[in-house]
Amino acid sequence: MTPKTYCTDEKWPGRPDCVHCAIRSTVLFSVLNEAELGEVLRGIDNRWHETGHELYAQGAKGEDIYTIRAGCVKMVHALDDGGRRIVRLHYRGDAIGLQSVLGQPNRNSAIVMQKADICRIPVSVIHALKKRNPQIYEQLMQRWQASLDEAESFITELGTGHAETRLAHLLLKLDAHSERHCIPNLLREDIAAIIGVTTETASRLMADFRRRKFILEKEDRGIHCDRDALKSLI
Amino acid sequence: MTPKTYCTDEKWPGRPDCVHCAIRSTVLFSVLNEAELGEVLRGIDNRWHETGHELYAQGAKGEDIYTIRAGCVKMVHALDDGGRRIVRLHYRGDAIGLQSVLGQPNRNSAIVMQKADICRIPVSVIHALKKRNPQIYEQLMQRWQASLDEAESFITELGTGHAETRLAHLLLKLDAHSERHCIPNLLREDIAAIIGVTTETASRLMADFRRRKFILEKEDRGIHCDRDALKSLI
DNA sequence: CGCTCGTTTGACTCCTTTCAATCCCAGTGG
DNA sequence: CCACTGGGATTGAAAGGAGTCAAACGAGCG
Repeated sequence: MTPKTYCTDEKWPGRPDCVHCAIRSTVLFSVLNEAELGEVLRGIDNRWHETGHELYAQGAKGEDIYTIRAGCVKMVHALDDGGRRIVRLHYRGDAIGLQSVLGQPNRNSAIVMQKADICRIPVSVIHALKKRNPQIYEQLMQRWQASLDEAESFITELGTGHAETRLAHLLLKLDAHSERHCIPNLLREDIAAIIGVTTETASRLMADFRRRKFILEKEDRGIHCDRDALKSLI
Repeated sequence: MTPKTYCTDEKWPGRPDCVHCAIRSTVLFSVLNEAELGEVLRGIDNRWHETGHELYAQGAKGEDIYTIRAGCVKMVHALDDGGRRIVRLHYRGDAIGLQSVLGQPNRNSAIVMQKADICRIPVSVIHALKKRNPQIYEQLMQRWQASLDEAESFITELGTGHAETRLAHLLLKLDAHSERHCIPNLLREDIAAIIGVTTETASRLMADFRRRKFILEKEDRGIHCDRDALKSLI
């Protein structure tokens, strides 16, 4: 096995995606000595995860936070009646699992929705860093606020109005976070859990959007949106 | 005018309600000297506000955060189409306006829903404190997570299922946060903006709940809930 | 090829909205 | 003291959107 390189190392292959990382700037300006720095970075794990992979489960207590370098993660909340709602989506640059920093159990399960490149950072690393580098708090607060904004947009944009309008909002949101304006072809069940309708309604709407040419399904299972058409529905 | 007393002062009349304050424990263990402490506390303002009072407006940049000592505050989001949704409710012990700490504009308007006792704390005080007392960050993160939990419960409990179920959830939530199990008699328009239905539907449901004796309206404009009956609807 | 799993579609039901009218109560002014 | 008035609450009737239940369809896979 080749010697492991870390995100602060120039030679690390994934370096360019570190730009949005919650702890990177902190680590860069670290006052830690070399031994401490190595100890911190050793705990960090970076890898790709396939669609469907569960990063953590609702109800459990997490020991890590996660930074998303690419891809998309859904926050799924299981309901008492057996149903489920997706309460947030997270994309490149977001940090999830922050409740673990406070020692609180996970309110939702975090599941990869689109193949994702993710850094796992032990909470102990955060605690170690914050003693010497209080600026990590600023990063954490930014991420907390971003999660709050996303959750609120799920209420105002994806939880309000007719089903058709909500779906248009969802597609535009995904498009805005996508690269090359190619969004993943979601499961109808996920769409339903996001905009709060039944799977059948989600399917009907998507089929309808396709017929009206608001969306174009590509060979590679991606979707291209007619943004202007979708905006006209809102 | 009698000399102003502060929340750290034993003689301050509102002292008992400080227990949940975001900055109180921080100030108590302050490493600030007396002059600095006085400077910090001078900026803090505490007073009662009537129902309908707007603490801050959507779109504006705030200079303060607010700690709720009693009462209830609604976070109102105005929609493009002229409608409005209430995305969160905040009660005793909550801190709101945290986005101002990050210099971000308000995503919502904060409006008093039930006569409330509120401390206004300038962001400059937070910035001054955090240099010397990093433990204030822990308090802020706790409050951010609490806001996130509340927003998510609006999606999962108040934004999912039939209107009747949602209203039951809302009443139970208000009841849990109320003292002596007496909740305020909300405007039908507010109920509608919370559970995402029309004002008429909210009115119909409330009238129906009253007839079925799930709620009892008291002389003093308060409401008493039959919690078991409401729980059976969920 | 037969299976499974997800998608699509149909028919019917039911809940919620829409548009309107009426009611109720508190505050106002004659 | 009582009619007047305005804002919120209530109620009705009709229309429409989403849910429910069920069946057919299609792609991927052992």
